[in-house]
Order: sequence, then structure tokens, then C-alpha cells
Amino acid sequence: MGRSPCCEKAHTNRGAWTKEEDQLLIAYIKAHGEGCWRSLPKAAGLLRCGKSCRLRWINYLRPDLKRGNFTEEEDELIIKFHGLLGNKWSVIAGQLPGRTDNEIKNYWNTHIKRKLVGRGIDPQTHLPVHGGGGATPGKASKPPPSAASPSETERCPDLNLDLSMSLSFSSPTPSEVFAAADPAADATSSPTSAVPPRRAHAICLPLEEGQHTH
DNA sequence: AAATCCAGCAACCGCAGTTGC
DNA sequence: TGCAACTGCGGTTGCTGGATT
Repeated sequence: MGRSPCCEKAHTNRGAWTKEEDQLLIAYIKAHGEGCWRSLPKAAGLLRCGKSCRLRWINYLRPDLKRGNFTEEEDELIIKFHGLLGNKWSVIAGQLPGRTDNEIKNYWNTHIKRKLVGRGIDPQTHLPVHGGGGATPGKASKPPPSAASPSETERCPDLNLDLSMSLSFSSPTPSEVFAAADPAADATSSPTSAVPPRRAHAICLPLEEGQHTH
């Protein structure tokens, strides 16, 4: 009740995006910047709901997306961050420049889970699975360990649990790289707290050409 | 060569949190 | 202060292409 649906389903396109729709969305965002998703479709001449536009932009059209195979290093980072944060895909994505939460989530479900199982590690708990292993009480067992779990160090001894961290990397952390690459992304996405700010409020600023590295 | 199965990815759905009025 | 609007997140679904039988 109370809340209106995010869009008029009867008057919006659904399913795969066409090239024309992509072009409209890109052109609009280049001209007006991200944000104001609710009004964007109408303004851009798209028959999509704002959510759909946002998703398409973030997961597919953003110019700073890497796309392509994950490297071994990225694999390991994802595993470590997942051990620390659980299914906080957006936070994990924040540590991997050019990767999106959806992409990482998919990659986790399709590749990494299997990889961990192959190593004899339970992907949810990050605990070794011993033969009959009680480590997997089923998916009903709730969220993966949050950072506060006392046994964390046992499970991931090489992890730096000081979440003020961004980990013990000596080289610039991905987030630093991110911040350097995109000053606008700065503090709002601080991964330094286990529970990052929910959002950086939408700012309708025009993107500057060349702001993103290709 | 055709049919079936499976894996991967893109997109949707519903909910929770935040903000502004 | 409470409520409604809006955004963002995580889980899930469905489609597509490749591999296998």
C-alpha cells in the first residue's frame, strides 16, 4: 500500500535492451549525468522504468566497465572479500574497479562457488568441508559470516579483519585506484566500514567528456 | 545432424534504507 | 515526527549459446 509501483508496467518495455535504447540512455546520461532515475526514462524518451535504466547503465553501459574474464587476482580478492563481508556484492564490487555487483554475484555463483567446493571449502562459510561436514547446514542457514564473527580469523587466517583497512595490501588498494580514477566516487563509497553508507545521493551533474578512462 | 542438457549472463522483482516534505 | 517517494541491494528467474549425447 502506500507505495506506488516503480513504474507503469503496462507502458514500459521489458526484457533485453535494444541498441536504440542503449544509445538513448547513453546519450541522455552523457548530457545530464546519472541520477534522477525515476524521471530519466521519460526525459530520455525511453519506455523503461527507472530501475531498469539504472541497472542497464550500471551493469552494462558505464564506460569504465572492464568486461571480460576475471583474473586470478580478482578471483582471490572476491573470495577474500566474501569471507569478510558475505554477500555484500556492492561492497565487493567497490573494491574491484570496473566490475559490477551483478557481475561479481554471477561470477561467484557460477565459477567461484565451484572452485571453492573443488578446494574442499564451503562457499558460504569458507570453512573446510570435512567429509560428512556439518559445515553446510543447508542454505537456510542464514547469511554468511558477517565481519564480526569471532571465528573469522580461524577461517581466513590471512585476512586482515580490521575493516578500516581495506585490507592489508601494500600496493594501492583497488578502492584507492578507484578514487584516483574517479574523484567523484570518493568518500561516499567508503569500503572502510563494514556497513557502507547506503548511498551517495543522486547528483544530476553532467559527465565531462574524458572523465572516464577507456 | 538433431535433440537435449548445462552454464553463463542479463534482467526483473521485492524489500530495506534514506531523504525530503 | 510521520509519511511517502525514491534509490540501491541482493536474490531469483529466464533466455541464449555451447557442449554433449
